[in-house]
Amino acid sequence: MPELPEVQTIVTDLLAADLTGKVIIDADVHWPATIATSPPGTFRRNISGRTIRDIRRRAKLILFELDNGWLLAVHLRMTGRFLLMDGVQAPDKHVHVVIALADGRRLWFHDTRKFGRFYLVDTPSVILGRLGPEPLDATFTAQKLASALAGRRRRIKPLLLDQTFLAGMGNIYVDEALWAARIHPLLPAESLLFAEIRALHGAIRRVLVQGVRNAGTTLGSGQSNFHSLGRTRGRNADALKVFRRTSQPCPRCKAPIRRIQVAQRSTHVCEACQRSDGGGMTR
DNA sequence: AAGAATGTTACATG
DNA sequence: ACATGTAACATTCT
Repeated sequence: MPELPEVQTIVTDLLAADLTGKVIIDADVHWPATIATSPPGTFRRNISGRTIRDIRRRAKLILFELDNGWLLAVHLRMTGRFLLMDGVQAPDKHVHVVIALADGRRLWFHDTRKFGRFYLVDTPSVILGRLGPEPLDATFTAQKLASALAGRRRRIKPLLLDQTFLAGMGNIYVDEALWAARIHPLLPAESLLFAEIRALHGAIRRVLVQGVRNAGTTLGSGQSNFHSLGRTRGRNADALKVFRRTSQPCPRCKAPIRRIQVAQRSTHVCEACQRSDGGGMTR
């Protein structure tokens, strides 16, 4: 479930927990499929003894840069979480990887649905090579978005969700950005006017920055919903304008928010102010 | 208590 | 090559 703001929040918290410079002395894998790149025994051998040089985010991946040039990239998928444990508590049934540090702490990877994946590679491009641009990079301009959109006949929402087109957006922030830019999710990407692309570019950046500022979006109260390190909840849910607000009034025009299906994903839209016909403009 | 869930990918089909 | 749809992964949440 985590998208760019949630992953960024976790990275920030991992850095604040002072994990850089720490030595990994062991890794215990309880669900082999979590390790995507090798059998668990190979993973354990390859990561034991390594020092964590830095922790970064790219797209929705948490990147642990290791001292020998290898990279551990972790994708949380829907329900992955990290917990940093001090003592010797026994991991619960949803903890699939335990990383033991030389300072006595343990980093637990907790993942109820077991979709999360660890990629341990000596060639980072294998994992990072196909990703699209980072939406918060200074180099991602409205002009760049416009050229990328040109000639694309797909509908705008699935294109924004495509990580090879743009990195880090997910269902929440795409719905929020399209609402903010008054663009209907079903519009063909190539049909957007430049004024709309400029609005979309600004909206994408604003919703993501706000999500980061609010330390991510935690919906509901289930333990599988997003949490940063440990039990830390995000504060962004109250800032959402349309996501999971079906039937509630649009904050702009008071028409009820509708839930529709777009590319098999539930999609929240104000049919009154997110026009699918261009509002009479040539398109 | 059935359907949905913040994600990705492989495969089939057009 | 591009685009769309379905299924799969596995379990919990509403």
